[in-house]
Amino acid sequence: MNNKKVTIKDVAARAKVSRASVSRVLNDYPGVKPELRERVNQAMDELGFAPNYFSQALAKGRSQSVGLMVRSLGGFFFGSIMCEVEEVLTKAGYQCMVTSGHGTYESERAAMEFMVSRQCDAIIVYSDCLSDEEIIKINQAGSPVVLISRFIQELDSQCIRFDDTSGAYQATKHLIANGHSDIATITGPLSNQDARDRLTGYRKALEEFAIPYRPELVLESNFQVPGGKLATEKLLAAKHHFSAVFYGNDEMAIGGIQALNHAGLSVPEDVSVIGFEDVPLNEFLKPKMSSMRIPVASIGNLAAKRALSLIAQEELDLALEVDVQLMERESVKTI
Amino acid sequence: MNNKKVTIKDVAARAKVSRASVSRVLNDYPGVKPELRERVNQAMDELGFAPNYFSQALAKGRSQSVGLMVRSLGGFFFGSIMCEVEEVLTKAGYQCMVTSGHGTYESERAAMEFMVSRQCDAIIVYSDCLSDEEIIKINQAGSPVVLISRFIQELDSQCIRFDDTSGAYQATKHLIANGHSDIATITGPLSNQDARDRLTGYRKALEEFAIPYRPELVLESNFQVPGGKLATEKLLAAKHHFSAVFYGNDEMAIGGIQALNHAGLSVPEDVSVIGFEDVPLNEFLKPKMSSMRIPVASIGNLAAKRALSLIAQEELDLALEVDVQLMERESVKTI
DNA sequence: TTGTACGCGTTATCAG
DNA sequence: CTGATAACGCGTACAA
Repeated sequence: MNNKKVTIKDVAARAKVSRASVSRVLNDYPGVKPELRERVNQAMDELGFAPNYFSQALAKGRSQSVGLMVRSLGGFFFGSIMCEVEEVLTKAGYQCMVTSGHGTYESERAAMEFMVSRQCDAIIVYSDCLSDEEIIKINQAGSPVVLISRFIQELDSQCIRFDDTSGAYQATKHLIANGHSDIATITGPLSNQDARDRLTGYRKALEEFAIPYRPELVLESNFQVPGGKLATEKLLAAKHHFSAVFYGNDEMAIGGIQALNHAGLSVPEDVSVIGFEDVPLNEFLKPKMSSMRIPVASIGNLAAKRALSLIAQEELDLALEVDVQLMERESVKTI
Repeated sequence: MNNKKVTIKDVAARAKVSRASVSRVLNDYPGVKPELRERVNQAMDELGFAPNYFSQALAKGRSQSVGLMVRSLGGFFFGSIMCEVEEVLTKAGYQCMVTSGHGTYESERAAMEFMVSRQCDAIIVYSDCLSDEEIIKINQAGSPVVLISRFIQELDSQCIRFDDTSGAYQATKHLIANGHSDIATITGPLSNQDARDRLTGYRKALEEFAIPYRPELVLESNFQVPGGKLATEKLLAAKHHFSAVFYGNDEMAIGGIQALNHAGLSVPEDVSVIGFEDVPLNEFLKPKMSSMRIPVASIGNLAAKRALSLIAQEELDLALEVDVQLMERESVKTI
């Protein structure tokens, strides 16, 4: 194949100007004679010229791209965030490079190194494992970082927050308000910050209403449907009484409901269930599942906007905290 | 911040060798004296040197990364593919750069240009809108392309295929085998190839069993839950009789079931439903939904492996076609 | 307004 | 086995 990459030099020759001039029209510099500009443009078209990205990046030290690290490339939560981030970024002329941290330290570290090495003009991060220091260091090293669902004092204005703890607290309180006191909870992997926070919120609510915390009613799972099912089966097998369960996310709740049904228990008649995150599907389940809504789209939107403002080095006057909200539906019964 | 990026030059000075030698140990070239190698490595460590990615890419014309274009960053189908592709790629020392084609021509074109400009060593593509010619051209221009769910004769060995048409045919046939003949279908956007193929399969089955094709029983929707609901409501409003509906994917089927229920119809007693793709959730719905399973993980796996083999320029002796499989559950009733 | 010449950080070629 | 030095393709002070 005729793989003679056409370069700025070829264009210059064709248009009978210097390479510098070509570069100028390429980056539309102010003072260039229209006539010359026209000639160069024409030459570009005729030769089918496209600037070499690496050369550009190397020469000016910016990549016109922002990185996005999520925990997983699959699933509703991160899927929604990716969609939103990608949309506003592309609209702004930036490209979005997505990587997965897999929730492990090595992976997160590698992903960050990757994005830094590509000189992402900014990096949006959902990190479970990286230390504050590491993140701060990266931020200072030239790639401004936007944190999702994590707060670091020094990076105050670069953190998009929503309160897992408070959300879990509200969820549990909702259960309590409906007369429940034997409340179980299935958490995500406690190595994840969000899972821990949600557990904390659960405990806080219990505490506030003077309900003793019973470790036998809390099981750790993995934020996924089959995991939720398994954990619920274990819970059932243990034969401790409970009238409600708060699931660390909706996926697990869905699995849990199935396990409950299998055991001949129906929701919400026999046991009440509340989830977390509020996947769109909740509306379509039977019974419709109550959950805490995390405004994922807003989060993605804010994160991307903040990244952009960081690049432009302008202040952004936006509230960086979003609220989680109780969505009452049919899976919680008053007793 | 002390942003003096340390370069190969600094390392060379520190180790008292030439830049060329540093480069050699960096790319572990065969003939380098261990003693010198050691000295350079030490200098690198002391200086905290990390090679500049753009320089490397510029100099050697390869980027050590492969691109992946999907239709959407969200949703189960593409989420699973992304996960799988990313996993095998990272394991092989490649980085994966994900972009979204949004199912529109402009977007797909831009995404491809992006990946080409980054000199992806290979590109994995799920494309709805690009023409065969465009794809072939990109493939020849130096970035080998792997197609997912699309067949182009000239790129025969680079197409990971599964048969949408045959899958839809099987699904419809399954309905027919269960005694149904008034079968509606809700399709995805017919601008998408897969949606069209699934419709074709539906028609083929009808034809085979001499059931007349009734346009009033086919509605176009958008592959999403609310869309499926809406379309089903329209179908209901039209008052044509049907005893079963084949949904172009599970998401729409889930929305559809809700609409059915709202209208006082229960599944499968009053109307049978079958979906497509087989999201893991199907197991957990009530009733458990029958569907055609597309082995998404295998697809991602194959695509990535093929991309790798293309880069290495070695033949890959793998079957590039995967089967979709009927998962019979509870949403189809024999009448 | 336009051209010259050098720098960006690496790799590749070719002597030595 | 190692060291100069020329690419790689583009941006940009500086000069004209």
